[in-house]
Amino acid sequence: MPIHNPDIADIFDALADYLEIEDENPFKIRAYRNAARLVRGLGPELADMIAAGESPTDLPGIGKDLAAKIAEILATGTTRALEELKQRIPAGVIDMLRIPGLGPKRASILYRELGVADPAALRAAAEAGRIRSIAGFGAKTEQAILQATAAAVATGKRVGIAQVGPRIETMLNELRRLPGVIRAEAAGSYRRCRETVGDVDLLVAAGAECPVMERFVEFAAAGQVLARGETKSSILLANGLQVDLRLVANSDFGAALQYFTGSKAHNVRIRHIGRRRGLKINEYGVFTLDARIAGETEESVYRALDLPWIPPELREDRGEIDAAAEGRLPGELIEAAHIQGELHAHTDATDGRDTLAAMAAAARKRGLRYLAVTDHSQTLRMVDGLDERRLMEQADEIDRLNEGMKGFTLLKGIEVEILEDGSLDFPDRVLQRLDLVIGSVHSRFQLSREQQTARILRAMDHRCFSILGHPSGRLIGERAPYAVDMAAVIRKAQERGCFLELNANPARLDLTDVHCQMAREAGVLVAIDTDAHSTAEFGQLRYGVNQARRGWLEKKDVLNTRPLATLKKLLKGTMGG
DNA sequence: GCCGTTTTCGGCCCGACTGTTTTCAGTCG
Repeated sequence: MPIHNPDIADIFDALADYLEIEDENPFKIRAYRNAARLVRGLGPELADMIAAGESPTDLPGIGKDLAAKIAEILATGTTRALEELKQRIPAGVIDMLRIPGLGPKRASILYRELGVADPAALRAAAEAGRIRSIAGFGAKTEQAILQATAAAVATGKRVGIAQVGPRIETMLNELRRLPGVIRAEAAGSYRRCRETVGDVDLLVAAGAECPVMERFVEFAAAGQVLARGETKSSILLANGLQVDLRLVANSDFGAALQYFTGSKAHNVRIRHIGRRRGLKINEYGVFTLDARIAGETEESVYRALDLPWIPPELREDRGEIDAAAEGRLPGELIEAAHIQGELHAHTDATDGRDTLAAMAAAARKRGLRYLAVTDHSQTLRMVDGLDERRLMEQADEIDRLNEGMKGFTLLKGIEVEILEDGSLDFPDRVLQRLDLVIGSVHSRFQLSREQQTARILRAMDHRCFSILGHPSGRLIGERAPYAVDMAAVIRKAQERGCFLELNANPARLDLTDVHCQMAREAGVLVAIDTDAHSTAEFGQLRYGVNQARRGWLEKKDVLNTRPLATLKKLLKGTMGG
């Protein structure tokens, strides 16, 4: 069973969890957490890197000990250190750490004093009134544990960014309307445009008499107020989403925005750079021993470290700080306005909701210059996939519609099934009559990594193959990506001159940010596609653009920023001619 | 456990809020 980076990352995180319970040196624990995060965000597989003779100790934060543990995990699937910890501490105690308000210290005390070894036992102990008997615990803590264990099922889960977006924007707009409010912005992972958010951080600058906190806690009417202070309050909305609000001075807004936007890892490095220069950086500004030298704007905070402003989407400590220092930040991150056309859309001929003409009109109305119609192919029976005859009828209709339109062009395409053996669902003879071919996997997700990779690589080797659709097949929070060697897929795209899709559907966002970065480094263009199944879904483009920005993609890295003539040339290169 | 323009030891980001305290520990972000 080959070991992949996420497996190694999980083991390092588990080690950190257990060491917290053991009250180990917090910096040692942080070293494991950092390593977990680093390995999880690593593009290439550690196993491949080591096989190629590279040493993990070249990675920042991996020293001799962690390198040895990586080798041990690759060889045995685990590490003795973790197995020994598991002998000493029941796994249920680790689960208790996930309960809000319970950290390692208290979980450990509860385990030692009451023998409580999992969340269910903890709840029973709270119900029996046994928690308050322990020194340092009181009735309120017991009550909090009861509430937390009751809510634990419903909360604590990250939700898709598209599900929280509208609610947050409404909240911000209401706060902005309050008399005395100067600014109100969302920070945190929401501002960094992550795929999912765990909670939302809002920042507000307001005059002294402004009733911000009073208004804010009213949003919790159907939920719960978790904390209510002078400068910070936390609420739980009825749907389980936690929202924190921080009231900051307008003169500190930039420092606060930088601080609370994170990521944590990015900020730790930023503050580290500051310390080396004798500067203290916190949410109130950048300070020398005796003066504040920055903080009004985010730009001023970065400038104090001789860095250019770094876009929030890049702040994940994945090389952006070094890139900023060396003037290598992406020059023109992709924006929605750069997108010239849509290359993946469905009509009511298969599982789309709207007609070809309606889809064309809607795309045109959004200012797009071209739209590729890519319905499903025959083997996908469930959605009435097109056979050759219906595909050619659709092509004829496209020709008719194109005649009547100026400044907008429909392209003939197909989202063709990649069959289990890697062949495509139509013969070359049929595919060659189209402008582009998107190949996608919609079946046999459970193939082994070797089989799945071979299947996809074989499909990409096909004479007519333009774009690999939703390359990992994942549905965020619902379906794991199928096992596939994405580094090999990217190499193949580079070799064949074909393209990878970044599916903008917020439930997919497939490619991931890390794989976008790898594609960019390999010089493989990415197509940001909405995969629209109705006219309204063209609006999901922004989620794809956000994801692409997280993957460092610039205008030049994205296929469908090209004007039609250039695009046609690029597509032709993938169609056997 | 990692790291080094303070380099093989001694640091490692830092502040707010809560609860149970009577000056602070634990948790969170």
